[in-house]
Amino acid sequence: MATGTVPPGRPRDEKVGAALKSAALRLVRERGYQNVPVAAILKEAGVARQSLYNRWNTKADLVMEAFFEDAGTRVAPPAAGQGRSGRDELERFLNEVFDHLAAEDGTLRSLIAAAQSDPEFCRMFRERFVLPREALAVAFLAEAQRLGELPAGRDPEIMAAFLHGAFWYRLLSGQPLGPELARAIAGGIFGP
Amino acid sequence: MATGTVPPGRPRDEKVGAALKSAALRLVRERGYQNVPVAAILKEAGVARQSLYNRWNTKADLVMEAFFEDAGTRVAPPAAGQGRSGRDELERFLNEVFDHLAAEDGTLRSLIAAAQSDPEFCRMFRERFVLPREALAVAFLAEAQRLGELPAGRDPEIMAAFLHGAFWYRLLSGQPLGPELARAIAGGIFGP
DNA sequence: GCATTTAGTAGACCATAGTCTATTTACCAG
DNA sequence: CTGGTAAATAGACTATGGTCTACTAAATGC
Repeated sequence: MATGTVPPGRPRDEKVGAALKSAALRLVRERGYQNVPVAAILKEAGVARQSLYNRWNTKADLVMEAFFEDAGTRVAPPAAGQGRSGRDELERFLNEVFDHLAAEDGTLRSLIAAAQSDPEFCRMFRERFVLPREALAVAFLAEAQRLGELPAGRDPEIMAAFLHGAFWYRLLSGQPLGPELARAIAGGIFGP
Repeated sequence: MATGTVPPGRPRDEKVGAALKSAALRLVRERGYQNVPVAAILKEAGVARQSLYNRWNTKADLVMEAFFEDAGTRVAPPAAGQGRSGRDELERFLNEVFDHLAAEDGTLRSLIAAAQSDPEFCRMFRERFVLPREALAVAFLAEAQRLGELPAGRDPEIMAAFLHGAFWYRLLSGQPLGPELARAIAGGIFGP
């Protein structure tokens, strides 16, 4: 199997990549994506420039990996039929997501921006961030439909796009994400 | 009135700004936002660097103004109660918008990206692009509601956010905008 | 030990957005 | 005509993302 094969040459030092990710994450959280030059990450990680570009193509690539690796599962996904109504469950979920995004303060916006000028980055962003979250939402909506909380005629896929789109739209056009929006979205999906 | 007062000093040459906007628009359409250095715009316009930064703060500012000034009214806004059903009218409108965006090939994406790192630009983008379009959609949905095509309980504001959000979301996560999406969105808003 | 291969380091280098300085030009008030 | 003010031009300068080159270090196979 592939695990037995060892590539020739000096092996990568795992600590180098780890130091880069951790430095990037810390600095970006402290100062914001735009205010962290690559040089600062390198200095903080104590690593040479080339070591970054051996592993990632751009600063945005590095930050995305650091960000998503860390983000792991900070927010409990919505689950239908757990005592709460689907509507309330969706509202809870959105409020948690909004809190999380507020704490990241612009990191996600920066990454979405970076994705607009780099197709490969955009693809990765979609695979690692967009699609998993969309799948969760679709599953939740389909389950709510099965439980009769949502009219059967609705298309869960497009409802999921409405859901995510509505808050991306607010986020990217510089509007605050707050409880009112969570309530409005939940109401718009499940009916008032 | 204020029109009588003339500011001191040499007056701005209207041709300079016009040349910049027209050069920016043409080059960005030809080559894409990322592939047009500021120097190229300056050379094409036959104008000095400072003349650009006298008028706009960034390249994105200039391109946005050129873009929106030109975009004017390329797409007929949706109008309820004109023979077509609200659903069909919305689908038509979305298809026109998507065609227009396809022709611009990434300009809007670039501008949204630029807005993420510049609050002032973001504000202007919101005022000059987002809000007018949102207002049109809200008016259309409210009218459809008045005509009984849309249940009275729905909130036109959040429906408009769903509508725009859904295609921003697709656009920014690198998915194609096509007739299927227009149909799905129209179906999601008006019911299948 | 020696050759080969790839990782890591150091630092020069390039392209580009945006700032700053010096000089000239166009308009107004007196 | 002169002085003041701001626009236009030319071009140096800075900051930064990303590339390239030269050298050193750590692994493998002989």
